[in-house]
Amino acid sequence: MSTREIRQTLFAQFAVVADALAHSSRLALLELLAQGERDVETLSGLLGLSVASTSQHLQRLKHAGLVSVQRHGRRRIYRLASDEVSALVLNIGRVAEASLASVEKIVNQQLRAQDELPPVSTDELARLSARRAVVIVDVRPAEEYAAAHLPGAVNIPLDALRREMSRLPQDREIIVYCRGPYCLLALDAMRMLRRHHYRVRRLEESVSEWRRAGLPVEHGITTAMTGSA
Amino acid sequence: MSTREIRQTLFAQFAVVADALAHSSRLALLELLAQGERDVETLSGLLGLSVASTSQHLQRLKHAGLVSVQRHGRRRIYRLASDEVSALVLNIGRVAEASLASVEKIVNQQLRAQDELPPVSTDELARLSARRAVVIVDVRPAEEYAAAHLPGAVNIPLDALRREMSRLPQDREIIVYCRGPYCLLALDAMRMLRRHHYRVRRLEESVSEWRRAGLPVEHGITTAMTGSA
DNA sequence: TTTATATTCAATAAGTCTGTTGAATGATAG
DNA sequence: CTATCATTCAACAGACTTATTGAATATAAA
Repeated sequence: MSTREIRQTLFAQFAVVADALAHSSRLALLELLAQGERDVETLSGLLGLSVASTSQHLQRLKHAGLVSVQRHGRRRIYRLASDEVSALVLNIGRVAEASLASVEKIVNQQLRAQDELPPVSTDELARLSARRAVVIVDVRPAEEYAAAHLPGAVNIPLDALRREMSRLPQDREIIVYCRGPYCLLALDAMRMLRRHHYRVRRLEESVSEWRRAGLPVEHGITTAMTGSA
Repeated sequence: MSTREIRQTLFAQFAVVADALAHSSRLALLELLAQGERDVETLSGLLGLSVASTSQHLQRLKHAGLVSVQRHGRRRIYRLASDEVSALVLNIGRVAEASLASVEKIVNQQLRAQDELPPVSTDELARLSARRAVVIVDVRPAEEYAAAHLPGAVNIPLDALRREMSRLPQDREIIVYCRGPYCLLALDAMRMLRRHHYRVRRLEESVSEWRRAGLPVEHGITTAMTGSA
């Protein structure tokens, strides 16, 4: 096999992966699955796609080795094949943001315009947190929270927020965060809390950036509401 | 704009990037461009594609913001828009290798079977290099070598190898390396040197892995042949 | 000028991808 | 053992992609 043939074959396989990523619905599915495993119907509901279409996209993702399925009664539960996959989606996002002016525009105008208040940086949060001036809320699903979260953050997944909102104090500022710049959970949480007259801002970065900044993270489950647990 | 609409718009833009990556020839073009800027004809020759086809693929990549062009006489010189782009291609490769059994097979059978001798690990190379037992040859283009290279490595880009081969001693083992697991330059170099009766092995990893292992790297230009310059 | 050359453009035919149907599986519940 | 429900499958039309032509641009050399 010549170098050229090897290259061909190898890149043809890489293209299988890239092909699987090359559709907005499939990227959205991967982003949802990064938040936790889900069955077909739930996914189709969340994205507003037909069940058949959702199923077909999921099968394409599976064929490319990006997700795996497990039967559970008459449901099939899809999940990401590995964490590398969601890192890859983020990587594409970063390149798109750097390369396509249109993405930056959306990110700035839409994501950022939602905040009348500017998002909080890791630095600023570190200071606020040290003074116990704020309550930090991690709106990701429980498994992700358990894997790693900001010190003192309480976990209230978006699904549970309406129900558990009353646990949050009205007299301190709330800082919400989720998975990073393209994770829209924090935005939804912010909207919901503001409607109930909480003072809320959102952390701009994610746990991985927090960690990359050399700041400590916690593991496991915390239930206390007081701050640096 | 609702969260769902933002998601849609954002992921549609991400899909533009993924779409551009979703073809083996375009991935191969990016890999070549990662080695240095090139004009259309050269690229078409290296990949064995028609000029028209190459041009169209390059325009697609440009449209997705992954490469940029610059006119130079009647040629157009294409180059990667940023280093992020080649990181993204590597990222896809890593996911493909993890997710698709067929890729691992190719990597093992083809890339690795070329070596009758197993490739050298960073650890082993560090030992060999300390004893000045080997000559290390970096076969990447000069700019990449200048940016960072292994201590004591000489730079002989693949293009120049046939011409400059005589600078290499016949009585010491040669270790070649290039950009990482999917870089085929080192393989070509190894074949060529073996045809001329050199003892050659190839480093399994790349400069970035070397650095990640906590080992030192050198910058700038080295011309000496003796080892730890 | 005219000629050569590198690249792009435009048109085409063959192939691939998508979303939508409605029917087929296959597991559970009654 | 029948009904129900979640999912997949199969088939189709409409839209994109791709490689291949040969013609069109636009720069440089003669």
